[in-house]
Amino acid sequence: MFSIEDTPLVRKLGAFVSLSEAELRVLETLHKRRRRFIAGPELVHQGQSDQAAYILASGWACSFKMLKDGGRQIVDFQIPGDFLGLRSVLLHISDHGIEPITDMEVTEVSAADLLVAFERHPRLATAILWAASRDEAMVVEHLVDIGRRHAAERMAHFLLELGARLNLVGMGIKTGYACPLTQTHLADALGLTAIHVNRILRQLRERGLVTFQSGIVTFDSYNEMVDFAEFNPAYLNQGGPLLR
Amino acid sequence: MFSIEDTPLVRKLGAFVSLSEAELRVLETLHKRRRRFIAGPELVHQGQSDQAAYILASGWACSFKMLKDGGRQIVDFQIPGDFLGLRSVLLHISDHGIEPITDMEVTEVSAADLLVAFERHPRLATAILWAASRDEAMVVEHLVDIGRRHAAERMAHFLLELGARLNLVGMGIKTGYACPLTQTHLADALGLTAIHVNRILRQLRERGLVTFQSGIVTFDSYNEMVDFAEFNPAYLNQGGPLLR
DNA sequence: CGCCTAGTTGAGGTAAGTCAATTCACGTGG
DNA sequence: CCACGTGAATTGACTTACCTCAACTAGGCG
Repeated sequence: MFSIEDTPLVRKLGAFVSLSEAELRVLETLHKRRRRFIAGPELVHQGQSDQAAYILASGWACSFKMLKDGGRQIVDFQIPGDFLGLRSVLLHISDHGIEPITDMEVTEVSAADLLVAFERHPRLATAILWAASRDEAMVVEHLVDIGRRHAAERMAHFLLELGARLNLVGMGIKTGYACPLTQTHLADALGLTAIHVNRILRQLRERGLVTFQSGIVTFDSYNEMVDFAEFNPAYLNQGGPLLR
Repeated sequence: MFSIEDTPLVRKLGAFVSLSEAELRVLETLHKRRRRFIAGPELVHQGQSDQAAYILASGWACSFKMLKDGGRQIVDFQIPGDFLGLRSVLLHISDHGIEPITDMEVTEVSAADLLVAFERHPRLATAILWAASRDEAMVVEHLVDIGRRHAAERMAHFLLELGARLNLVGMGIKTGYACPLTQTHLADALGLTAIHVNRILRQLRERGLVTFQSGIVTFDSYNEMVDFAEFNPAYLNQGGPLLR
């Protein structure tokens, strides 16, 4: 497969559909503005609907929901190549917030452009549908994590999934990866408290499974981890393009 | 909006996109076979990939994931008009099981036909993308439920969401609805044990919020329920078609 | 009648939460 | 250079929401 450009979006959609020259050119025009955000303050506020989605070019982000009592549930983390706020744009509701975890760079994709592109190039719609389905599969796996796994398995599964995703975009190796998340991020994602996250991480480290210290995740015993967490990455990567 | 037929699929997609005559005709041809399943034994086994998705015409089903230790996480429930196994078909993986909760009737939609329809009628792809996004929004809300709400709020939120969904397809009224789920179903969906579900239901009943007995859910105090569960149905229904 | 499944209730255990104190890393300004 | 402040990580003591085990009831159906 050859590509006239190698943007995160092209790489992502190319995994699902073999893109033609014409389709690649359309994708090129979709990348309107390039924007930067600094870590920390939230980018999109809950309830505020937005007319554009983003594709993450560099950095990490997370999308979350807040509750009245101050609790926060992180729905998922975005790494380079992932969509930000696609669902919000499609459904015209932004019912979640987005936080840049690190400084990050995004390219903006307007909702209107996307819909026009769909009309002219149906395969792009199919590709996006696939990408959205993969995202949903991750949320589903996340749901199983929180609903039916104990804290340690939950953490192990989460760290493995993140590693596998980073691998797919060339940001990790089998033995570990750099990870800018705080224990509070982990807690809000896994439905735990930061304190308990700390204890669980120590437990996993002492068991010789995985070490997460000073921003580095190291798999001390990858195979045992996979076994312990019942991790099956089938939902993350399908071999080649599903549509030729 | 007029329709040459009023199937669950047409009703569902019509909520997102105003369908043309030509598009309606294509949808008609998509409904291949009509099949029936009886309650109980599971329909699609975990790991077994299938070449067709279904649209539920009547009855209830649920999709779930099993864990090695025998635990089960129900991901969502399907009521008439909902897709069954769409994600599996798109991603060519069936990583979850499906259980008919009641006897049910479905219409089959083959993966190949769907992809062809997308090529010829891009708006259909857009419509399905929207429907899939709505499903994802429900899973996200489910995630928040399990991750950050206590058992009672979780249950209240779940019963309200289900009520709102049934309302949309004309199967419930504001004061309650018929519900064939067992306490075990509720437990597996909400990440609890059946025993605890029982206690929580009693608690909600004694607080005068909601009564779930012998297959009937009755909202004893709808507004207080909504407040108690922080229920906001914005993600379920968007006013009219998003694409004209 | 007897069996089976779903629901109900009690007693006691445990995973995870809460509250509180301490340490550590890192910037920033005096 | 050092004092200081701030946010993250760490650890301990105690509480609690939910689980486990176990017994019992109620309804449906051959």
